[in-house]
Amino acid sequence: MADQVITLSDVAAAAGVSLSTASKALNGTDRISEATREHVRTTADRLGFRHNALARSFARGRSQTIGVLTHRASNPFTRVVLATAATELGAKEQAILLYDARIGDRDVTESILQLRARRIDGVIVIGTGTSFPSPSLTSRFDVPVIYAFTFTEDPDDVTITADDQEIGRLAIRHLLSKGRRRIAHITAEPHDNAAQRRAAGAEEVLAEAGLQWASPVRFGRWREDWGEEAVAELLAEAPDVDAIFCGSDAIGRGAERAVRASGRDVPGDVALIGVDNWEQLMHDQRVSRHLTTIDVGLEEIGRQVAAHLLDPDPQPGVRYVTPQVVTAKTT
Amino acid sequence: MADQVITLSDVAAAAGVSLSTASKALNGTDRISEATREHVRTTADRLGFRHNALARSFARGRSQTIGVLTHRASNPFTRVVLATAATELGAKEQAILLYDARIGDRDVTESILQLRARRIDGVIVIGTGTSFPSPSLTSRFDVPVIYAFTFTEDPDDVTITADDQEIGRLAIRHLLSKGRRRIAHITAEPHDNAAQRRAAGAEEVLAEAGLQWASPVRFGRWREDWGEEAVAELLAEAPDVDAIFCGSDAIGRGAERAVRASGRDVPGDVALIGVDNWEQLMHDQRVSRHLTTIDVGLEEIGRQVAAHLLDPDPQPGVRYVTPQVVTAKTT
DNA sequence: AAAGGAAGCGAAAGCGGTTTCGCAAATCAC
DNA sequence: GTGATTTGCGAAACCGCTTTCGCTTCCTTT
Repeated sequence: MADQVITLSDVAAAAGVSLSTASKALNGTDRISEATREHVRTTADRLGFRHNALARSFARGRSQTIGVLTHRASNPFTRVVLATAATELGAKEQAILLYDARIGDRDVTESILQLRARRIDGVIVIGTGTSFPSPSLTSRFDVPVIYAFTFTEDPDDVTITADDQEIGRLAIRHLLSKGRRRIAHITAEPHDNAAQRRAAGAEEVLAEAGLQWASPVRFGRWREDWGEEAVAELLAEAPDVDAIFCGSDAIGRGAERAVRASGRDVPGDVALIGVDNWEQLMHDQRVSRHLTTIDVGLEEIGRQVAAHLLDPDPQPGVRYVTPQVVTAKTT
Repeated sequence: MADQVITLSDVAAAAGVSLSTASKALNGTDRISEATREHVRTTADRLGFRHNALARSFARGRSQTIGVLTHRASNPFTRVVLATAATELGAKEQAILLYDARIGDRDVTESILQLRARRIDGVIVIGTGTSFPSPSLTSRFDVPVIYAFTFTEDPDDVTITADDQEIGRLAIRHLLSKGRRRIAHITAEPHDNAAQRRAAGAEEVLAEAGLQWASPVRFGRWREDWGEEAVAELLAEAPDVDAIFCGSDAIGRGAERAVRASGRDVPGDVALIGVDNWEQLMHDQRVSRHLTTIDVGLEEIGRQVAAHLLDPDPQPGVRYVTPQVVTAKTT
């Protein structure tokens, strides 16, 4: 497949103009007569010329590459954001260079130097969306830095993340709209940022409706078996509960099993709503849903990250992606 | 921040040697006295020199970038392979440039030209692991091309994919080892390659054990509701079935619900095993499992892809990644 | 002691473009 | 019709590094 790769000087020669003229003609820069420009263009096309992107980037000092810093690239949420952003960026000829904190033995400073040496055009920091703020690295780069699915200490950083509070609100509003009034909440670790905010949003709507939790919020883990365990306790304590807002779909799955095991019908006796849209994350195709859930908008985060990165000057600050209720069979 | 970026000639000047000597000293190429080499190195360190990776790649004609061609990057399996490969490659300073067939409006030929123009160092083609072979693109590049989670028409292509037949074997062996004998199989579309091969592997082991399916294999869709539906039929037809091999975890989830709904205990009356290791794909942490499943080794595929790409000359042919049984509560 | 080979280093070319700058021709102002 | 601009293009510098090539030294051989 060694078809001779043709260079800009080939084009220039064939068109009978100088190398610089050819460059300017194809780039649309500088003053070139429309005739010449067109002539160069057609000869370039005829010869099947394509820029040597590498040399080109080099001459321009831009690598057409975005650095990505993750805490744990194998985290499934991280993966979604990563894959979506990579897809969008790829469509714009931007490559990504991923440094995963878990794999690399280099520390962050080393990664930063490495990325700078590579003359990357921008940086994405992808967090796990749950607990700790990411340290702000913005000032250590001279290119745009965008934080995805996390937050930082610096309010001026460009951040795109999930709206956990709104997730909580949506969940409760949805359950209320289905006529449920005796609602409980099972979620993860009490110190988890996402868990806290989802609970807070939920309580807000509950209070607005003049209601209270049917039973105190149960904090535990992001795990299926916790859902099962917590529901067992819950039903013992508040047997008349008619809806459970589960902090994640995994918890929701466990919860559903426990509810059914108690002889109750879902959603007849107890409605269930989760968070994550696990099924779509796993299947992508338009499958028929089982568990009603809230999509936190990970793909949208990935898309917006890519868009902001290509934007010459993105507005600083936190941008929350709006979550969506995905109705299925459990409510 | 804007600390003056120092170049190789700065180092050379500071070390009192020529630019070329400095280059050779730092690269370990050519004959340079150990003294000079060391001297250059220390001055480079002292000055905090880092190669301009872009210029460097350019001079070497290698972009430190791997092209990735996907059919559908939003497919969750694709994502796992992609993210894992990207992580491994990132650790080796290789960026990835992703062209997703679904997003890009360019056709494959255009993508290929684009990638070649960018002087990529290698190509990964990621398939969906299920149905059709990927067209062989190897001859259209002059760099290594590796196919992941798919197969091609050309047996000499370097391919790394799941061992669906072995998955089927493992599933049945596992069920047999648990003392099950009346085994059924619920899986996806009959023309789906993965579904076929999993079924074939399963039947092989079944036959070796002198057994037959407790009921004919039920082909349907890769969906949770299909699992539910199929189990209902199955139990009506073969009420004494004591194990079900589900073609995927999604099917398995639906199946479990239907089994329990019939009043049977899992795994007491009916054991269930799925495929995909959905829970790990979703959670990554070492969670307690619920559904017994078979991990097809997507991450391993990603790792091997990266390794083969960096390997100067990988052996041609198909390489199957060994699946693993992940035992949990349903068997 | 002369010849041959190896070691060590620098000059210079080259990679494939972009961009500055200067010059000549064409256009404009009056 | 003359001077002042503008327009169009090419020569050359440049980006930062790698690599070839050739020139010295210095060490072996015999």
